[in-house]
Amino acid sequence: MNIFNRYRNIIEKSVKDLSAAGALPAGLDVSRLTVEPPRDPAHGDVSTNAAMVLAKPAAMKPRELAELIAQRLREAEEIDAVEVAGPGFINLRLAESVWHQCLEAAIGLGSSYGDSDHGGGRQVNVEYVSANPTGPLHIGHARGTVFGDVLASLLEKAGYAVTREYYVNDAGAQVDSLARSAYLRYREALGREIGEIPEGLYPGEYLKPIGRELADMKGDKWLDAPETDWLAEIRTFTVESMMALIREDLAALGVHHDVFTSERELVESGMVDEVFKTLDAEGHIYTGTLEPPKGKTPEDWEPRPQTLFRATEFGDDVDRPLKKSDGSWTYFASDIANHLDKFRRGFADMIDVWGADHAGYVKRMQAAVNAISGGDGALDVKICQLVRLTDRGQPVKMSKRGGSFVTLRELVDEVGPDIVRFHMLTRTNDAQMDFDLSAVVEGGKDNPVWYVQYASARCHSVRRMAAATFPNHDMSLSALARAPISCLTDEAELGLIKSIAGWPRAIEAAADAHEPHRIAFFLYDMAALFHTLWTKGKEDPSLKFVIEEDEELTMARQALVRGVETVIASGLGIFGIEPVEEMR
RNA sequence: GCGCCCGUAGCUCAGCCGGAUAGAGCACAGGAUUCCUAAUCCUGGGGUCGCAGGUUCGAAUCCUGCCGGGCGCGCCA
Repeated sequence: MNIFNRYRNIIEKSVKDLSAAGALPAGLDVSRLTVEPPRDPAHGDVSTNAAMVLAKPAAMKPRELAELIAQRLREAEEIDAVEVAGPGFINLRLAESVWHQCLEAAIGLGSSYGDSDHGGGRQVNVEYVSANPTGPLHIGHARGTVFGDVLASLLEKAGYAVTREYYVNDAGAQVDSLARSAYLRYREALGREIGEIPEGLYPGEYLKPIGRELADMKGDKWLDAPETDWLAEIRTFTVESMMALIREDLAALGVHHDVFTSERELVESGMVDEVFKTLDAEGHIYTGTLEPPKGKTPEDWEPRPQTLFRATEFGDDVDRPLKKSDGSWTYFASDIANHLDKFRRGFADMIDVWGADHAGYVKRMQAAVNAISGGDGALDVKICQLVRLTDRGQPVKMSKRGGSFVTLRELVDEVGPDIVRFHMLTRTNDAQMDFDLSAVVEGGKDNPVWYVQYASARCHSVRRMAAATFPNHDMSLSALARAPISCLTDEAELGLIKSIAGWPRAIEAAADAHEPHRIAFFLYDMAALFHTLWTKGKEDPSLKFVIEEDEELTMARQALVRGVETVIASGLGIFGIEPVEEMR
């Protein structure tokens, strides 16, 4: 339960009551009204801009209106003080009992604390990774992979029905090159001299086992056969093998998709033709010639009539080609089919997670979704900017030969999945970031994962200490929910409780914005509050979590500690990370 | 040339669909440890929020134009 929603209701009701009483006009629009914690805690617990937003339509001065609303609010229960401040803010100071109830509710819920029905069970499709099945995942895929997976978890937590999807680009020319590369390895496995892998094919070592498998299965059947004999079969086999490899890499990172959609199947099923016919029937397709891009004309540019989608009618900058010169579909054409397929499967809300190099593709895809869904589908594209891999501040060379980090798997093996998963989200997705191999595994408060885990470890340490001091006391969550938490009145204690109480709101806000990194910052901030309270107990022994002479107070503080634990576990759960009980 | 992203303290970055004196970490200076993990905590200095306009009760946040950096720009995916 997001506590700020409760006060939003109370404030809106006050406004309605004033309207009913004739003090304000009827039917005021409250959609721009905000109810949130003020930036400065000295201003109170809850702040609203109601008076400033409604002043104009009510034809009143903001502060006068604020005072009118404030008078109503003063009659509400569990509000200790109502102040009008600044240009017309109304600040509420809540009774301590409100916060105590929040803590009680949090530990009562345990790991499900923060779960929300905010999304109302609406279906959301999150498509991420979608790397070409031409080799193992590399470092450049790491950020989008983690981002998509954690965003999906976040949306689930916020009450959406989420499907994790991977679009397999198994139809274009690249998978033909892949098949030819595998064929060379097949010949190699049978003792033929293949020399250097030609330009345009895939030279990676990972295709050697594929070649051997093909040799084992087929013998010399294709050794001197023409391409038409083997291409399709080797392509299918190799793509499947690559997808198996990619799934293993993803599993090592803790990532599992629900649906893998094949581009080839979309094409073969006629979905792309259908998209074309539909768009054509609605007049969104024509044959025309595009202008060459200014400033960077390709060397082999020649004007050529193409089959174009009128993307400009839906907000794009230029119209986009649907067919290649050989008559086959462009990637864009089949990706439209992909999104139509998703839309038809019930996903009006779609999210795609792409790398920065695909940013120029966003508008056309959104235009297409608009066109094929009649405006009923919404596509949000989250672009993950580049990650620069460093080690002690020095850039790590990504050469394929040097044995340095090239693959996602190597990164995961080096620093562990938890660190990759958390650290990739310590920055907004649309800003570039550095990932420093040595810094991310070091302890210290500048390492967010470590700092949050340290708070978790301290929670468990206190828990162990309390159990040793009061061995006969029931400290189960249900017992602690009945602890006398009203005796937690120190400012630092209340601050921590308020942070715990703010967790559901943080989930909803992060989910609405499609910004999982906010969860990382929330956890870091709460860990800081906890570490501060810990140290206060060192300076003032009466604030220690375990007080030998006061069993009741100790239980109340155990409840607080379990509240912190609950939020950390709940939050790390979104990242797919287990909280630690000890630092070793 | 065009599009997208970024520009906030010396450095790395937050800033919640506009809100009240702009926040953290690192670095720097000082301080807290017979006491639940000091890998922590506290105090301090340090900012024309790239620049210039605009929108309004109010702008780091929204709009426009510049400047600087990154990514991308027909028949690749």
